[in-house]
Amino acid sequence: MAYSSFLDISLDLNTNPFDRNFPENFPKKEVNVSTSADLERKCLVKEESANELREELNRVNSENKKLTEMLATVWENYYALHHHLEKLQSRNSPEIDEQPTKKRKQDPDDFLLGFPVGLSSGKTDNSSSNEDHHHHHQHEQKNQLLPCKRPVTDSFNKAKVSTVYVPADSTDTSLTVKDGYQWRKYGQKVTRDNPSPRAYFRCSFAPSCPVKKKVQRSAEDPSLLVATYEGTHNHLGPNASEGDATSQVGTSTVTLDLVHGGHRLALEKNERGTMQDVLVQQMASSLTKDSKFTAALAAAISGRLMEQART
DNA sequence: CGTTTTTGACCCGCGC
DNA sequence: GCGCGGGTCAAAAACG
Repeated sequence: MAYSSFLDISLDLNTNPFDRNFPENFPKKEVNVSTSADLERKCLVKEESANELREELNRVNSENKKLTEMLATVWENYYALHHHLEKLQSRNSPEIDEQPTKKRKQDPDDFLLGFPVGLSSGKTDNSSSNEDHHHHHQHEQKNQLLPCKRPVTDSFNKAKVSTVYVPADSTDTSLTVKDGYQWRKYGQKVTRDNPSPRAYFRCSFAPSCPVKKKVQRSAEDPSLLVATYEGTHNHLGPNASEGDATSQVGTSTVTLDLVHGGHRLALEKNERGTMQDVLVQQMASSLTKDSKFTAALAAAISGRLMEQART
């Protein structure tokens, strides 16, 4: 998908355009002293253009502020929704009976950092593992029972297993789910109630990283891949060159690539912090998936650009 | 030549 | 105890 990029706009949401890069925004022209009238005219022109630039800067500044507010609102909504979802999940979880069954030996090092729930949110179009078909539920339940003893019904820690649904070309037989991490396949099995095989992956950082994942095409909807993650990465995610639904810790760059009608817009925001960071990433990727939002944003920005080009 | 994938064998828990 | 099924191992093959 090599879209040519006609436009590349970086929107700095940490709005303060006056403190950096500012001098470069003004055209620094070498002014040769000539006649005083000439000089006066040049000064006037310069002042005019400076005023124009200042106006534009103010416009961009207020636009940045608006976008920031918008982002904050979206964040709030997202957070509320996320919170609600967690509540619902924790309310449902006691129904999943907690048998102390353990099929196989446990992972030697049991990292209980809690898997970012939202891994699902970024990658999928319908990512709610709750409202799922019966068949799946049974299947997953069986799978999810194996690694966790599930001592209490809390929703945030010890949630080692998460499921991700990824839309995939039904002709594509490679059971790969791009999530930014690197995996090594260690097995493949044909399972009973699903015509397509299940692939088993370990994080390439194994054995130091205990994370495993299983990928299998959904039995009901062959256009969906079901990825089941077990455990938590104990290392930084790789720079997510092939996916952006990772849970990276620390400084990160969230890149929203909005491809719309040949216009490619990049929105970058640097942020520090872990939970915030993850949330921002999740939000970014969900927004990216939202065609309405991307279309609206692209239209708004390109409209603004056209308007500015005209003036 | 080192790394990854493939694939049949093996292991283990579970139900009968 | 036995068979079934899911998960893992590991030798061989494939790959870069």
